[in-house]
Amino acid sequence: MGELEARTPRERYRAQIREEIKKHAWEQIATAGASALSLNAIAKQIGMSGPALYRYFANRDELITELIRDAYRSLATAFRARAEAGADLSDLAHALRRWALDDPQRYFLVYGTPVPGYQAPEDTTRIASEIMAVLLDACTAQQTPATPSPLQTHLDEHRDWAAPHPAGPSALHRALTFWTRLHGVLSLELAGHFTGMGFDPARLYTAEAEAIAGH
Amino acid sequence: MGELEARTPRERYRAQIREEIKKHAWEQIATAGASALSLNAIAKQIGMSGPALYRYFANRDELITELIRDAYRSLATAFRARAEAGADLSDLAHALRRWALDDPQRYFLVYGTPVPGYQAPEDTTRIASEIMAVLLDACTAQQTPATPSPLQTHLDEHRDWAAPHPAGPSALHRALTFWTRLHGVLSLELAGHFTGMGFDPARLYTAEAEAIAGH
DNA sequence: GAGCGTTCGTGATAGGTTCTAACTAACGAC
DNA sequence: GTCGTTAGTTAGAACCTATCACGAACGCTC
Repeated sequence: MGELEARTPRERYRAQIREEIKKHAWEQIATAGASALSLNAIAKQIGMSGPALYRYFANRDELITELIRDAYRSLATAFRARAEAGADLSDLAHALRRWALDDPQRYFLVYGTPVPGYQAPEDTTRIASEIMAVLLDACTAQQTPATPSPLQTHLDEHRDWAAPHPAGPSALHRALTFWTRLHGVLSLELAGHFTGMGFDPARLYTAEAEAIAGH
Repeated sequence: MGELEARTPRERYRAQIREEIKKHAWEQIATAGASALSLNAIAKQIGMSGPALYRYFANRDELITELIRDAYRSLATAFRARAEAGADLSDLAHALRRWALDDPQRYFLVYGTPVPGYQAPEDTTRIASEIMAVLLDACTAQQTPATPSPLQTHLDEHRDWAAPHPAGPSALHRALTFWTRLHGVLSLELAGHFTGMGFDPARLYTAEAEAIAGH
């Protein structure tokens, strides 16, 4: 991650400190969640005092935005890698699950409860559509049924989000279903809503993944 | 909501102030989210100064817990009312959506990103299983297939969460699917992940609801 | 109605946060 | 070697949660 090709020594040093700040920020987030992230505490861990950190990030929001960007990039990279290795929809589903379980708070940073005032930068929406492109590729690999459903024609008529991708109506629908259904199981599992219920969330997830890939 | 049957005038007054505090808390949450909730600001809105509020709620967590409890109760009440009016699965799905759109932050308070340290009180899990009971009732109303899938037998073997309910394996599966799939669409919509994509989230939601009810 | 214990609201205070301002010290280009 | 840019410091404003000690009001009992 990050901008490693820095010309001047000053820029190289700056980029290095920024990475160290983000490293400690991730550790804090992983243990206490994004809302408990303290710039003050990070600065002390690094070894510098409070306000010095504001030389590197204008404010708390900018740091969190950068972390969200990194999280998005990390998912996009994982997805692209699996796709290039010839993954089908089921493989992508399990790659998503592994990525989420690897750091639940990172998942929530991207797909969790949004801060009401927060507006995602254009940057992240671009990465999101890149992820969607990989997904649409995998969906077009499946066979398509003859006549599209009313919902599928609706999606085909409002396909701004799929932009230049040549996916058909049923592929659009499948991609969306992939996203929503897997997010449904995953987010409830990570939020702990299945704890104490007894069954194995992985089996439920796999069943949903195979239902999407098969149908 | 709340304990209105208070004996002494003191208790009645106390309950009244608690309700007023919660009212202002909901307004703050609706506009700025739960993380921005400020006990200080609420106290000033009520007309009393800072620490006085701690006579009514031990701390921030207790207030939020109380709000979560109320949110759960509100959903359970809405669900039970629809069920007693003879609602089927599709009706319950739309009741859920209306409840969520009515106050998105209330939905996130229950089903959104959890605070890592937070442990839900036994109380709320009881209400959750009450909601699940209504759902299982609606699921058993459908017809059941002959041979259960491997997942369905797994769910039937780990049916602690369904406790005393006589739902069969396929009903257990259907209830879980109802929950996860609708939450998937709903939470992504409320979090704003569909904004700018062009299509109508309501149609996607309805399609999922009917797929669950029909199958 | 008078006394008295409980409860309520207050201001003061401790310790935490984000973030700004002013100043100093170090770095690096010329 | 000079000098502008940048990094880090301390001080401080404006918030926040939460505790404590005090005075005042309430309402139950006698």
